[in-house]
Amino acid sequence: MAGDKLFPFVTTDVALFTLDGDALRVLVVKRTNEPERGRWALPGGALKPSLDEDLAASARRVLAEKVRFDIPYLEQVCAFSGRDRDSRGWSISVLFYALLPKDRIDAVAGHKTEAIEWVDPDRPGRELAFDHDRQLAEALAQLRAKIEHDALPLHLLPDRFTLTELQRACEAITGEALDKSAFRRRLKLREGKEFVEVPGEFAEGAHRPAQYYRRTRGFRF
Amino acid sequence: MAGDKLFPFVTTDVALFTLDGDALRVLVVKRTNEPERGRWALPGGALKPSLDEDLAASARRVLAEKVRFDIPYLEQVCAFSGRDRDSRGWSISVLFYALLPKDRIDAVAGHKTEAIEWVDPDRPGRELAFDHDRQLAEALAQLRAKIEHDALPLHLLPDRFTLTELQRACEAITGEALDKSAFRRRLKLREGKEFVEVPGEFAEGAHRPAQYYRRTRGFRF
DNA sequence: GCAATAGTGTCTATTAGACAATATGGG
DNA sequence: CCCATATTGTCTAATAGACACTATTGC
Repeated sequence: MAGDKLFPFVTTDVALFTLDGDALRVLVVKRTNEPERGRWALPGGALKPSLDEDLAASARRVLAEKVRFDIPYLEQVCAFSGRDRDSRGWSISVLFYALLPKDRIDAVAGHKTEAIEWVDPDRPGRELAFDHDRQLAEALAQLRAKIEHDALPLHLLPDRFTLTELQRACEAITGEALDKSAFRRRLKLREGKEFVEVPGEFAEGAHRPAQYYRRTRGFRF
Repeated sequence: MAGDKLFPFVTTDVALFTLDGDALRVLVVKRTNEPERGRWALPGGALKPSLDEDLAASARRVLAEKVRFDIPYLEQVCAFSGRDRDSRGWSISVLFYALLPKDRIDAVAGHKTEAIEWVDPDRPGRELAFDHDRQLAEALAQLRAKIEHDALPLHLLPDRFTLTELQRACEAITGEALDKSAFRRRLKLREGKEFVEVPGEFAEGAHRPAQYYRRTRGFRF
């Protein structure tokens, strides 16, 4: 058995966030294997040292089983550990969060044998397996902390987006309404560095067309 | 051998910070065991699932071998991992940082067979073993990021301290000079919550005595 | 014109930085 | 009194929030 005496059992789990319309959502999957079979959990899986370059690669590999899209953004949150969090014995789970552009939400699907669901990260609506409720809370807290200070949720948006879409994305993450004018004022400072106008391209719609923007190459949070 | 196929080799490392006078310092130890014997490194050691409740407990146990003082503050930074970072094979190191009050700096000593040193975390002055240069940089970055927004370095100070000492500690961490007036103005908002005046107690000295303060019970960063 | 959304301008209360002024000890 | 440090006050420029205003489309 795995987590007996000398070595702990190591897994990676991923909180994959996206936007469903204007609402922030996180992916949960129904477990098809023991332990905790049939319960909902964050996607995750055992580290395979023979396959994985490092923990981040392990998380990407696990995620690739669910998502047909090369996840652009993956960030480590922290490690959870202990004797009791997994019935298989002393274990470590290294948690990551990842961001999926809203127009790629369909790239996520379960296998025939497993169910997936996008849920409100503040109220998953079900008790998650293992310590995944805590994990989710921690991932969400870090995502929010990050956006406060140095980040923009550009990775949740399509390749072309309007400033209003960007504002909605920020509001979805923080859960608070933002003032349009103040928001745009702040954006002016970052414009050119992390994203730029796409000259002459505008969103179609029933009302005044909105200027399109795009991420710049080499953009980082 | 350890990190072969199925299970990685797991260690914890600790960046232990303190103040030497007004300067921020971090503990490095000379390794007495293979691999990398004789090189300087952050203190660390192998996880022992039979002894350790979780990773934080493991870090505390490792640290207790060097420090005769119950470390009040220990925080996880992140995990480092991969096939090549440790010659023993596929490994994970979970990094923590800890804060030692400046008046307890003498509680740290090596065994007869090992040397210790307090070094400037910005310029350790020697190349550290494994990936500990990167680890140290990351720990320092997180310490600085934390102090920016929600933290005060109260854990680096003795039980009683003056506001000037607190300011010096903040400056030591950020590396930047702070304005006295603005600093105290900000402190007024936190006073009572995280620390309080000790009425009638003043620092002795050649000049005007300074009011002593102390941490409040149950204070958290 | 009207509704709806995009985008800009303005006013004000708050804040942060710079720096001056005052207070209090030891010699 | 002088010096060094503690502590407080003041001035000002920058900022953030609230909200009003203008612009542009489809109908």
